[in-house]
Amino acid sequence: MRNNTRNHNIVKEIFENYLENNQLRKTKSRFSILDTIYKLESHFDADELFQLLKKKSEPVSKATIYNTLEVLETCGLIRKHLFTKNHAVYEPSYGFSQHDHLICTGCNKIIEFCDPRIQAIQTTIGKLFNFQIEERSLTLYGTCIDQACKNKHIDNKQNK
Amino acid sequence: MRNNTRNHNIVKEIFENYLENNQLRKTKSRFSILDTIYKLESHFDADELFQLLKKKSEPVSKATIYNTLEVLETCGLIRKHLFTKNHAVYEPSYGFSQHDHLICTGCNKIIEFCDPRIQAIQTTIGKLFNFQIEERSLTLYGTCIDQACKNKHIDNKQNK
DNA sequence: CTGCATGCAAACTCTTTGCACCCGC
DNA sequence: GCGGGTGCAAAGAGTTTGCATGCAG
Repeated sequence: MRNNTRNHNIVKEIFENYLENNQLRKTKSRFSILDTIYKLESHFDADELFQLLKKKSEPVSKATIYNTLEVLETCGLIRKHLFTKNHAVYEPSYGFSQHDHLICTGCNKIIEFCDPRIQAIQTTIGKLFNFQIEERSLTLYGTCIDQACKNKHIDNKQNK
Repeated sequence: MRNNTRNHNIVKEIFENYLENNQLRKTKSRFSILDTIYKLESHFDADELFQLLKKKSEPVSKATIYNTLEVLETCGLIRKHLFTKNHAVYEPSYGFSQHDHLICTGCNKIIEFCDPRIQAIQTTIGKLFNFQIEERSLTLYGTCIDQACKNKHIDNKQNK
């Protein structure tokens, strides 16, 4: 359940407050971007966002896309992932429970999962090394059972 | 204890066998690269490797570096990490126990850690989604207590 | 001597930057 | 109107690729 009007409004409010408190301007582009992101069902990258906005006739330049994504990441409304090289993938993060990712190396499908034990590990390691842990990234890679997967359970270490 | 002559020899043998079995040539460059990597104490990137080889008067072009890193990754002798954007970091993987990473967002220090619970999570999630899990990446980000750290326990979500 | 491996430089991709113009405050 | 935000295009970094030459088998 990735979509939800109430969250959408709360998120907009959080963003507005953040912009105000940091002397950043409430521009049309910034809200177009936030809106588009929070209507998405899944992960997205900068270019998809660019294309979507163009299609909606609210075009925004790449420079602004990246600028806004950075602002949104800083205020915690989106999360950035580096699953594959040279290609950042983002996802909305407000109202979605913290989770990690399972990725099929065959078809690149991204599955989200939760396991409370991860939090325990995070706490243990933070204490052990006297670190204040701010973020984690846990990603499992494997092959899925999808019929359409190019790489059905066949061992193939290549295309990751 | 990241260094060890016995491992060094075994690794060389594994690599030779791999090359033979895959009709790949045993070139001087490939062995220079493997040697250099397995003499390193820590993580490295393509450019560091390039510089090291140049300094040792066994220069190898970037193209060959990347080519060989890919071969080594495929045969499981090194592991590739994407801790930060647009910048792959590698580490030798034979003879070093499986571990995960803790990274300081202030000074980029990389610390290795082990926690057996991660393996359990991996197994659970694999069963749950019927995935054959081949690899995982767990990285925790935070701020360290190093005196020299540019970012001593001060909240700073920026430079990741 | 055959053809994979290498070196070089150019191409590529994603992202960032410089600068003139625009618009929120 | 001031100063940050935007769009555009060009620059940048890391990595990949094309092609001629070199060397392993």
